[in-house]
Amino acid sequence: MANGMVFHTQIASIMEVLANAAVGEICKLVDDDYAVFRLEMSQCQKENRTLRRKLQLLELKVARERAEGTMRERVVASRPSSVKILDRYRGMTRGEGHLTEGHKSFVKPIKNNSWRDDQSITVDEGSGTSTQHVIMIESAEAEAAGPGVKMERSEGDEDPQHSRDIQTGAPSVATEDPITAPVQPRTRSSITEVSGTPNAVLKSKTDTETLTRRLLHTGSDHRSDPERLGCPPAPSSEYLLVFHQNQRRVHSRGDGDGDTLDTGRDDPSCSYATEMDPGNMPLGLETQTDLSRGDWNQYSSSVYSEGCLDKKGEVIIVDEVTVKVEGDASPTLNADRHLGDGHSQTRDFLDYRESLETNSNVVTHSPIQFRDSDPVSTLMEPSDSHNHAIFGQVLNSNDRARAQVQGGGATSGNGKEKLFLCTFCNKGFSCPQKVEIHQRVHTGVKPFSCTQCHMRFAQARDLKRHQRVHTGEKPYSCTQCEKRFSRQDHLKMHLKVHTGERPFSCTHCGKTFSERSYLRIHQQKNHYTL
DNA sequence: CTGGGGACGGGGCCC
DNA sequence: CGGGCCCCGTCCCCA
Repeated sequence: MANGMVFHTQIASIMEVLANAAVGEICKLVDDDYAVFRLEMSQCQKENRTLRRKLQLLELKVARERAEGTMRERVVASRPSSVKILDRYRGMTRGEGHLTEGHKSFVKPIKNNSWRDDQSITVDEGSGTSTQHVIMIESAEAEAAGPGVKMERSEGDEDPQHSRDIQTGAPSVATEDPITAPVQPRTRSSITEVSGTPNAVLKSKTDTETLTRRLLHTGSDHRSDPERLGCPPAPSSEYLLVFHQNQRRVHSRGDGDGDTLDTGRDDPSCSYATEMDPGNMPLGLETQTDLSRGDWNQYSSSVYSEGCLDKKGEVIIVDEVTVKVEGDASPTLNADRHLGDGHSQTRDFLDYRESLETNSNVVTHSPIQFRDSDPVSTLMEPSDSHNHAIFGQVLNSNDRARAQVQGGGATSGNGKEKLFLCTFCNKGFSCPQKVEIHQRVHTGVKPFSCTQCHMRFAQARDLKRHQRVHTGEKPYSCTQCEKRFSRQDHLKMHLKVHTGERPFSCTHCGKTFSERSYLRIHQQKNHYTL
């Protein structure tokens, strides 16, 4: 009995050992097979990733070249943050990190997780590796059995099916606003949206955002501003070109405030709102500061009511320049006027102001100051056919500048009420006819032509005076000598030769001259210090 | 020969 | 319409 018992026990132990050995073998086989299977899966995944990586690389290359092109280069040079935003958004929208986590849970959770995070960080900081990042997402999508499957919740959960169930049951909050995406990085909503979004859509969105940001931030190339494009382009860009040159030449400050100025300039609405400010009008000379606000408001409203003027752009800049000129150069003008000084700077300023004035005139064409006369007839005068005459005047004389100073505003002068104001310089006149004649200064209209030469004149008296050149008539004779003159003012000037009158003296050397122009030339040649 | 200054003619424009 | 002023350009003289 005892032997039987011992034998039975031995057999049982043997059987147990054998069973354990069999279990071990089976487990080993299973483990080996599983390892092999996992290895094969990993290899397949790797190959798949590699292929998709290549594909995405090509796609991104093409897309970037097409959508961003040279603009990206410019933005990179000026505002690298724009590029960053684009890359960041692209990474976010493509499920940066989150989808890869899902991928991790399916294959190798821990290792892949850390690796994917690294990838995400790399992508976020630089655009160069964004393609890699994208590839990972695409792989995750394929492995997650189609778009819309979110894996981020499966972190720590190794059951893909479980993860899939969770994702499908969870409502996806799509955030389609590309701008908000960077603000809320690594949100599931963005991933959800992107995972099922074609690349083309994504690219278009990101590119649009980038373009918008570029326009907003750079402030350059305002002519391409869509809002600005809403208005028809200036029919004659020559005005604008010429004026810009003057602008740059005259006031060379605008360096420090370039940003703000540019911003304001680029904003059409803001520019219009401030440009027609009466206090900033191009005629801001001291003699014209007595304008009634009502008139200027009327002026402004008239400009606005005309709708989209062709020259709004010029108007903007004109006003901006005017503000600067008033602050910088007015003292020079006053000194010149009062002391008889004639520095070239002053002349530059006068010429500048002249050009500015003329340009603004051409630009605005506002008839509002005419209360009795027909505004249209007046405005039709400065047509394109007169542009040359206008610029000829600009280059020629300081007369308009002088007229600006001497003329004054509506209430200046001899006390006579001047209800008729010049549209261009706001100078007041007692009757519409005088306004019309005066405005020829601005428009360049010269209706009186000489029959014996090509000369044309704005006033009939000028033509009559000129015709003495042809007739040789010299009704004014000098009482001190035999000389005769066709004009009385010339005779008066000549009389200074006999009287020795030299009323104009140089403030630097004390030298005296009989004419102001002599003094000016003298100072330009010998005392050109300013 | 050159540059400064005077004389003069002419245009623009305001009063 | 004339007076007047300003400016510019040209010619001439002279140191």
